Formats: sequence, C-alpha cells, structure tokens
Amino acid sequence: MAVTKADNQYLDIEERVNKIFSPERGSMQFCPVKDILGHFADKWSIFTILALGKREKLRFNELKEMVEGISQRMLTVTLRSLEENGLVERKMYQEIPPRVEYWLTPLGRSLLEKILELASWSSMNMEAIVEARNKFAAKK
Amino acid sequence: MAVTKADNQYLDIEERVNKIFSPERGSMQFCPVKDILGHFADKWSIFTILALGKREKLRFNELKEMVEGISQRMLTVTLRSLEENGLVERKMYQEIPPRVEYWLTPLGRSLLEKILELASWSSMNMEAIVEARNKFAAKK
DNA sequence: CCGTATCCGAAATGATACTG
DNA sequence: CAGTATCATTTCGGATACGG
Repeated sequence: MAVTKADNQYLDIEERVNKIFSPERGSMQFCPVKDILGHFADKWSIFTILALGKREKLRFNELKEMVEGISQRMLTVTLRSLEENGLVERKMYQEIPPRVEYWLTPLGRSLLEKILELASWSSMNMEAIVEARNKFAAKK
Repeated sequence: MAVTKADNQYLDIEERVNKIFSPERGSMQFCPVKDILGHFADKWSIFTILALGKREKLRFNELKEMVEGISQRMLTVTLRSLEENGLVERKMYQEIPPRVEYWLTPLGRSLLEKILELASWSSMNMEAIVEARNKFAAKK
C-alpha cells in the first residue's frame, strides 16, 4: 500500500510531538514540558514578556503602565513567577524612594522570540478568526 | 551620540511589538490581538491542538485519551472554542451510536506550527528552567 | 458515544488598605 | 515606589446525572 505525502504529514507531526513529550524527559504523570508550557501559557506572562522585550530594563510602574489592564497584584505575581523560572532578573536599589529594575535574561529573550511569532500569527490571522466567529454565531 | 547595536536591538523589538498591537488594528481598550492571544493561551487549547495535529481526524473519546487529564467537560468547552475560532472543524454522523469527528482547519494547522515551536522551546530549555527554580528556592 | 445541564469546591484575579 | 496582606468576586474545572 502506498504511503501518501498526506500520511507522512501526520506521522511527522506525531513524531515531533512525541519527541517533545518523550517519556525519558519525564513521566506521563508529571511531565516537565507540560509543567513549563502550563507556566507561560497565560496572558499576563505573555504580555509582560512582550513589554520587557521593548527595553533593556524597566521599573515596576513602567511595566504596569505598559501591560494594559494588569493589576499591581498580578504584575507582582507574574514577575515573581518569571523570575523563579529564570526568564527575568530583578535588582532592587536601596534608595528612598525604592527603585526596582526588571529585565529579560538571555533565556527570557529566547522565549520572547517564540512569543513574538505567536503574537504575529494572531495579528496576521485576526480577520480570518473574526470571520469564523461571525459564521459560527450565525449558525446558532 | 552613537547608536550602538544593543540600542537597536530594543528599538527593533519595540517596533515589532507595536506593529503587532498597532492602534489601526483595534483600539487599546479592545485589541483583537490581545483577545485572540488570550483565547489560545491556555493549556487545554494548546494540548488539544497538539493532539489534533497527530492525525487527520479524531473522535471525541480518542482525543480525551490523548489529552491527558482533561475532563469530558473541558474537552467539550475547548473544542467548541476552537471550532468557534475557525481552528477546528466538527462533523457529526447521524448513526447509533453517534460518531463525531474533529480535525484542524488549515488555519489551525498554521497555529499548530507555532505551538510546536513553543513546546519545542520548553523541551529544549527544561534543564535551565529547573535549575533556575532550584537556585531561586535556595535563595529564600 | 457524545454530549448537555447542574452543582460545587478550588483557584485565579481584582479591589482596597496598609507599609518599609 | 514597590510592594504585601486581606478580602471579595469571578472564573475554572471536576463530579455527577441525565439525554439524543
């Protein structure tokens, strides 16, 4: 039986996915990749990383201005999480009033690249998605 | 004053981000890109898309098996959302017992590519992240 | 088999007040 | 300025029961 190009397409994807989530890299019960993906797959992390990408360093309130709609609490929580995962560094100056600076680590900058591509995809396909939504709503 | 290569790096990123979230593409108050990004930036959508990528078509319970830990409810909710946004198509056969098939649209497949890169990044940088977490925990 | 409907507890997030 | 602490609210998600 011939193996078509189309068949190979799915086998290829399956192979890539399986490689990423391979058992050697963690049990199925606690997969580190799932854990890591789950950690950054939220809008505040994504928008915070995008904001941090714009400058070399940023202060807390500068970030709060740039990440629209984020509360002080969620910015704190998000930054701590990013710091904990090695994507962001934080430096506090012992001055009055206090000054705190945040910036992306090289690891953070490498993730930024992927997030930019995702954001770019959203931007490019916006019309198609809005159209799909309207079509879906009309069917109901 | 000389503009260094490093300076240009941040200006470049800022330009790219601003272009993606440009005002012409939606007001700051309701930015479609933010809306769209927010929609797919959750783990169930991401893992469901990855699972769908593995095959041409999949039935509901096949998907439920593949997306580990997902409940029937969340799979339904996630699939409806993906369908609503034009990433997934659904076909129901009027048989008994009923059979329903889901598959990625071309739009969905293009997003899959970006998600694969994100997942791949997670996989590649797993060790660095775990190390960062340990270092962070030790500092406390 | 593939859902929907409902309820409920847990977790995420916002609002507000307070502090070094 | 840059948080922390607390409380209120909303949202998420699991469990269960039922239906086409």
